[in-house]
Amino acid sequence: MPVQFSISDLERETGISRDTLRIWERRYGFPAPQRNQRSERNYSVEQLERLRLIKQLMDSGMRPGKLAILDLQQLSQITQQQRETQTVPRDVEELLQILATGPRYGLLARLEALLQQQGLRDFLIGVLAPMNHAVGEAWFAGRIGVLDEHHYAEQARMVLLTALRRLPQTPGNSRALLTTLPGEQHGLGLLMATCMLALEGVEVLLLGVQTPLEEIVRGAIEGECSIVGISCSEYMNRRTVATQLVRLRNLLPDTTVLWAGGGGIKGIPAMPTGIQLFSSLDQISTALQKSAAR
Amino acid sequence: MPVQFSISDLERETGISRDTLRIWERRYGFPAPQRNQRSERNYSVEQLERLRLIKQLMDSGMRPGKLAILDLQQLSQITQQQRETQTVPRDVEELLQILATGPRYGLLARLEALLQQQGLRDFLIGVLAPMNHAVGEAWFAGRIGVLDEHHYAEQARMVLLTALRRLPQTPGNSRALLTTLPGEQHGLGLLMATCMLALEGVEVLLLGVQTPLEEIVRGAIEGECSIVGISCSEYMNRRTVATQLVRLRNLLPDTTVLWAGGGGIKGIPAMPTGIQLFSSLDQISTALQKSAAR
DNA sequence: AGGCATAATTTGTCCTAGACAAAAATAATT
DNA sequence: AATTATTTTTGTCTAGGACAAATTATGCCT
Repeated sequence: MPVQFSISDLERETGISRDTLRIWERRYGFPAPQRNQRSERNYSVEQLERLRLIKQLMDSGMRPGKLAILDLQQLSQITQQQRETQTVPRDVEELLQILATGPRYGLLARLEALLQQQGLRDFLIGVLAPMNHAVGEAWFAGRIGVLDEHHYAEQARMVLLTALRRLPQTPGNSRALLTTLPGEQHGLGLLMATCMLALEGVEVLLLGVQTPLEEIVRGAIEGECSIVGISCSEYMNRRTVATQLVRLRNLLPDTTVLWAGGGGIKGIPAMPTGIQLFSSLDQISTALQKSAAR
Repeated sequence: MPVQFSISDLERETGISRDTLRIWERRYGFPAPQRNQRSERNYSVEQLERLRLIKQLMDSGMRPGKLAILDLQQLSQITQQQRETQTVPRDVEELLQILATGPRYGLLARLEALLQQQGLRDFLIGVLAPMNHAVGEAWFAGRIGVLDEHHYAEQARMVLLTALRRLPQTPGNSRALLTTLPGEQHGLGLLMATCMLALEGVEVLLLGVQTPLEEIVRGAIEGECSIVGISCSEYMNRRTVATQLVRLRNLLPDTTVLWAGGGGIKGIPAMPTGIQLFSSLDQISTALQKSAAR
């Protein structure tokens, strides 16, 4: 029984817009779905899988025109090659194992043990950051489900919030506002950044995900925050992120620093001055020390 | 300087698709945005506001054809009428005051004091539940912004998670899986329900927001959960909620109980047997005691 | 008057095919 | 080798038409 997907389904599942899917079909001849009586597109599981792979490879900088020609085998070969170049820490591998096979209730305990063992800073940089990436990839490859992804996020959130409340609440020397752009669903990176900043004694005004730009500006001004931090996950569209960051920069007062980090800023082209991109968490510490020295 | 929005912006901000926006313009003459040199639509802030109101009213069952004719005044008048005149507890009023006027960093302390004073159960029922409603309403009326709403949610989340971890971790007699439906953004109600269940000694598998139905089912089966709980905020479309709940019920094994609660289930018509709707948090306790007695 | 089948209307999603600017790659120049 | 100009690639927007699913109105029977 062949399962078929509508163009809406594909948009949701792959993150590629309808418009783009249609124009790829026109230009590259892929994906060329079957049509129903109403001449609507009906995509197959194979096409979905192939598009998932293409999207993943695009996020690491490749171009759709080249990828659309390749078949499933060639695509997964490239993916394989890419994956082999990066080493996954042993702890992360173990966590993934727990996530994929259970027992479900053991994840929290393992996370807490690792936190205890490594300390918050190393835990964030050495465990959670690579784990986030690995979880996203495992989901993409179909090795785990949305369910497992959510479960991981929730447990990690819990561990971090607990750790955060344990930190000494010193009246900070500076203040930061942290949130995500409209459209961004993932809030875990936000919490991780909050922890990094709190470790450096910065007072954090944590807003959840998806704050409208105007409200970010209001919050920064009213809360007298010298730093505005934006977390972008890998699932976000690069161009949207870039455009919105520039717009935010223009709306913010010149005295406010704008920082952006997370998997979603990889592959973003040059940013105008006044927007600082962080490709890893530990850059936060050094940036803070620099700005404190000034 | 008039701020202008593209059709993509509007899709993101209002949740109304491009296609729908364009066809409303064709059919009802609203919204009729200005065009730039490239004859692309440029929407004004007024149009955005009006569409936001329309979306809200649609979610409570009204039809776009009727609403699109009305101007901003008429729309807000209907909204006004819809709003029930109800008494707000004094604590909630005070919290709203803090939220609206600051100091921003005082909210957490006040929430914690109330929790300490009233105990978790009464805090949930007497403070957070009415506060959630009041915050939503205050935002709708323009008395507070998205910023304040997010700030409140984040602080409340922090208080609850801390409280949750303080509860004795008894090996529960039964297990529940808690999440929201796809499309639902608000996760605070979820955390509140988790607390209520944990108070009754139920082991909770907390997944964040927006879990696909199939994944909910898988989680319930794999995690051997006898209860599946769904939280629906007032911002959700009633019809969508009803349809999805029924679909979920059909996918779940008969032995699993399906519970739904939150502001979003008010006004939902009769549900088939096997779906239990909770209009307030304390119904959770009684329902649990009933099912335990069996 | 209430229940129910049928017709009319409303509504959202999908379609084709063309246009064009922004980004990226390539070529040409200093 | 670094800049600048040109070409190619790519995604988003436009228009108006079509149609099914959902909703409301209508007629008919009990």
